[in-house]
Amino acid sequence: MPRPASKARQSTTAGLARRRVRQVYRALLEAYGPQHWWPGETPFEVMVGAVLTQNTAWTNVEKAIANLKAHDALDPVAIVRADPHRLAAWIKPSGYFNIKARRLRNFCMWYLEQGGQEALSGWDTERLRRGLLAVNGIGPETADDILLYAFERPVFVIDAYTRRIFARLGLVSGTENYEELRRFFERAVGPDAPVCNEYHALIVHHGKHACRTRPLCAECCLGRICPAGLG
DNA sequence: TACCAGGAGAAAA
DNA sequence: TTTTCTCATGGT
Repeated sequence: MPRPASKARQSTTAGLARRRVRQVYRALLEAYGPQHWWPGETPFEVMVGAVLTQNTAWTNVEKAIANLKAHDALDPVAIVRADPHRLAAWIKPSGYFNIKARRLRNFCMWYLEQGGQEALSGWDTERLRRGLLAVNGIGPETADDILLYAFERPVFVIDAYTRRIFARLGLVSGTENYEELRRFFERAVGPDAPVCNEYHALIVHHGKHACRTRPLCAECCLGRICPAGLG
């Protein structure tokens, strides 16, 4: 029977993994430069984009947001008051339009009930996260997108790219639940909102480009960091 | 034509 | 509790 790893060894391994996470950040930043996320003009636009981008390419979300703007509907009151079928038609390019129309309306109802941006900005991060997660249609990733990019809170967003890239690098197993991964990354980068912002944007950029064209880490900017995590 | 994308929730097992 | 299914458009 294999001997369980000692606490000291586990701690060393975890510490090494966290150092690797910081190295990956520096490598991605060096390779791609600042990404200037989130591509939204106002915090509310960021929140709408966070819902619409669920399992959807951002180019499709841009079209949906442009439609909302064209109908003066990029506003919580306008969204709540809009006819559900019209709202769904406006956001149609983003896919899942019936479900997303409902989710957007649920979110806007909550947003207005709590007093809007000014009131919510006064909430602490955990209270905000719990509130967001209580809205039907806002899951952990969407909540953290909103916390980070609309409220500038130091939270690390875990998405499919993060799981895929860091599992490939051998720094996570890929089977951890959302909260476990979030805590791991937040411990690695520290409570630093600008770094969390940039890091997530860089991961998405890397996932979209390098990982698709070069499936082996050895062939991209991360190969020299985690040579053990190839392919 | 088939696959994937900046998920989440409901239903089934 | 965990796994599977459903929602849907647009680009490659």
